[in-house]
Amino acid sequence: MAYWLFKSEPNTWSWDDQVAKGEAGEEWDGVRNYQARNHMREMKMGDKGFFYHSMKEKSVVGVVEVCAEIHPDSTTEDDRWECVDIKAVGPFPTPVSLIDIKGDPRLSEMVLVKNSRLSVQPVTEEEWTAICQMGGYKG
DNA sequence: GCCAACGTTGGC
DNA sequence: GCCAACGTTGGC
Repeated sequence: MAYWLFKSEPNTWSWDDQVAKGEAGEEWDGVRNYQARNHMREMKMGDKGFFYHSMKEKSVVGVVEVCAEIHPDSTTEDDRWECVDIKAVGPFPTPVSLIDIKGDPRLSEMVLVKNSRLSVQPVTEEEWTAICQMGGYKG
């Protein structure tokens, strides 16, 4: 199983919005970046991801799961853009902030640190374990 | 609110 | 196919 990170600006689409969709999940639409789209093409049912709030919060706030693999993005006619569906799995007891991540040597190579603008990112198993631990999240 | 970094677009 | 110009993102 692979691990990912989904970044969202909470005024646009927040963790609470995601939770409200429940088991049905929701399209991760609106991605207009090839790198991010290519990561979504790699995703398989059941892959896990972090849900990250950018801008004011800058924290990992919860865990999501891929519940539909790559398909056309319903928000555009342009067939270059595709997306997956994700559903909320559970919140982090303690959100893990970007400052915490930057302060941990285990996470110094994270894409979030190296390329903060990429909206869908791969996460290594080591990074996954470290951040879950920091957030008090027991998968 | 500013601005650096990045990706995309379009003229040549 | 190159690269300058532009728009957007997101940390600070």
